[in-house]
Amino acid sequence: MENHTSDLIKRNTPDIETLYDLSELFKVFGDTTRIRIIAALLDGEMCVYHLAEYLEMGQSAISHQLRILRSAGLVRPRREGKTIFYSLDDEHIEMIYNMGLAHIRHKKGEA
Amino acid sequence: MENHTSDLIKRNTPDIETLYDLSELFKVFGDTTRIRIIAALLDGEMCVYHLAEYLEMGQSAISHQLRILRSAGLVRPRREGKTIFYSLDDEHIEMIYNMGLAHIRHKKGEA
DNA sequence: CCAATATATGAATAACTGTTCATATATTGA
DNA sequence: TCAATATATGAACAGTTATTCATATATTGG
Repeated sequence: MENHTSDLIKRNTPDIETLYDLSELFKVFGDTTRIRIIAALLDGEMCVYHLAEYLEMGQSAISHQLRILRSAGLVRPRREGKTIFYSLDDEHIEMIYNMGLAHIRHKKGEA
Repeated sequence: MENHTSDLIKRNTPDIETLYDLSELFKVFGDTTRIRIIAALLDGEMCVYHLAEYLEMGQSAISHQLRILRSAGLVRPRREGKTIFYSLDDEHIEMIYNMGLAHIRHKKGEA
């Protein structure tokens, strides 16, 4: 037992730090509330109050999750008077989301 | 405050149960050990012992994480004598992985 | 400036998660 | 069948996380 892999093709595996960042990114997607927020924002920007209403959750819970999404750079706030509208930060997010969705639909299809 | 979103385009948002499944999927990607296992398996199948050695972690910890990956359908075992080789289950996994990687590299690039 | 509204934040708590340790199961060779 | 090897599993523990509650901050209209 000397080789870890077939030694034919060697991909350059990201360093451990990058993989850590990657897991941190997916962690943000890995929560029901946050993924529901992301799904809601795919339709366009929404304010905190309406997100809370739409998801039938407390305003505080939504704010806390928005902060996590904001820190991760997935979501961006826009202030308009007292109201703050949140929107998705870039198109990558939708692609990751759709990729995940495709996977579970694929799995469900073959089950 | 009556409308949650601009009412121009309406995407059909997945039901809450699907979004739950989606978050569960991303949760599996959202752990350093598991993403490192996935990254390792992108190069081809590997046995538990070598994964543990490669990641410099205990065999038990790897086995536990492999069980989670297996339950999620991301990884598939193949027995060969005493040894069990694991490999990625399908190509979707690599796509999700690459999408995430592209995102953090994009973010790092603009930072 | 004051009251009302919208959002953010800190502390507390309950639930969950990942690792370790010990042990069980499974396979092979002798 | 027995010892050795490879992997899996259960319990326990420490660390993390999401929600709730109370309260703070920020903005606007009067």
